[in-house]
Amino acid sequence: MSDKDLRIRIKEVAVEHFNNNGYHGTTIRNIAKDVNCSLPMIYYYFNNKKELFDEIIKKDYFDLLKRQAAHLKIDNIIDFYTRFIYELNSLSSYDKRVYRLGIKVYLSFDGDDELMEIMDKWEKTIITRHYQIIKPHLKDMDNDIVIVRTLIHLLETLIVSIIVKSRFLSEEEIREEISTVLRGCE
Amino acid sequence: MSDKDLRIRIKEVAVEHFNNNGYHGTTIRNIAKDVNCSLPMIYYYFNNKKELFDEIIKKDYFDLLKRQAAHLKIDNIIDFYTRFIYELNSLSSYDKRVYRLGIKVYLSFDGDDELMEIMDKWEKTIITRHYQIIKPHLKDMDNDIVIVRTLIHLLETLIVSIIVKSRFLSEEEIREEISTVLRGCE
DNA sequence: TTATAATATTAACGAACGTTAAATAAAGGA
DNA sequence: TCCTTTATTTAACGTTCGTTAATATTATAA
Repeated sequence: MSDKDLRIRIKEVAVEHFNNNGYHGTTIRNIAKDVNCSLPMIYYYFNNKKELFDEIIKKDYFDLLKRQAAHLKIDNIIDFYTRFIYELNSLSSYDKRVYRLGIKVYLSFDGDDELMEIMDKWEKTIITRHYQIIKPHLKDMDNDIVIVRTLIHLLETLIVSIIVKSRFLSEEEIREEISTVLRGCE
Repeated sequence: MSDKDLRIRIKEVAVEHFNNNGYHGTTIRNIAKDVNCSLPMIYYYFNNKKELFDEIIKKDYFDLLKRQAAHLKIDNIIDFYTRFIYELNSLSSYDKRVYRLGIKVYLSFDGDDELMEIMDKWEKTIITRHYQIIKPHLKDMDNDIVIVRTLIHLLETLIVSIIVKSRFLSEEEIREEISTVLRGCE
């Protein structure tokens, strides 16, 4: 019917609906209407509503996180985190929606227990990974653990600002806030 | 039927269901079942599902925010914010659920446009109020605006940790992180 | 060209939803 | 006591939901 693969278009519309109306507020009929296909076509490509939701989180969301974490090189630590956050601004609108939906599940505002458990596991790897990134760049302070924890907390809010609240953050204001926490470090 | 006012018990159960399952995932029947009353009793005390949801946000949530903001005295600025966050730990479970639901609406993960607009207005008063609290305690630094913004961002994440993720944060770790951002200030 | 597989649609199923009408029970003042 | 108000229930309404059966169309390969 269209040039774009129907399966992909279904997911694009689905992630928008799940974001705007939540899992229970999203109906297969409304997705089909916006995709401009008949209702059973959703069931042709996805077994049921839940598997459609799960594929977006389990596949697309975690793929996005891995992609995002992989492609950055570390030289200056402030530059590193500034770019890490700043580049969220220029994610595709599909990726932003997937990210937003993932955060929603992460905060257990949507999804089920199984998905939340997966999120918890990932969160733990994030913390240790960031710790290994930051630690060598800190002068041996006695409170380095606190600085790392504070930075991670700041990063979380910046991510929420861009992804969840759809705000644009300039490279400068990101750098300023990260520098405030890392003040005194290399 | 019970010693506690039925209307209050309905709201207690409702806020739990709205939190766990979202607005659309919550059903009047399930609320009635957990309250142990018949279904139409919900409609005896509340006009409809939406007004039940709205009362929790418009009344209980904003009452909670005002209560929380009003009762603290400012002496030392780090003490002030440490207590401000730490006392979230000891909110009643009902207040915590109301707070969580409010954050859900604030992040536009639930609720409707009208409620989000109310949230946006409140957010703006929060920022200027915090600015006035902090500013006199800052030595005249050229980057005081950045520090205030960074602190507010940190506070947001701490609130989310306690209220949304249901984590307990000790007074010490709260103070450490706030001090990290306010490092160098009185 | 024709058989087979992939893609799509129409129509309908039972279940669950929000909501309400009508009737009953309990409470409180006259 | 009786009457009026408040509190509560049973039963049902119309609608929408997720899902599927049955059928049609289109593409593909022999």
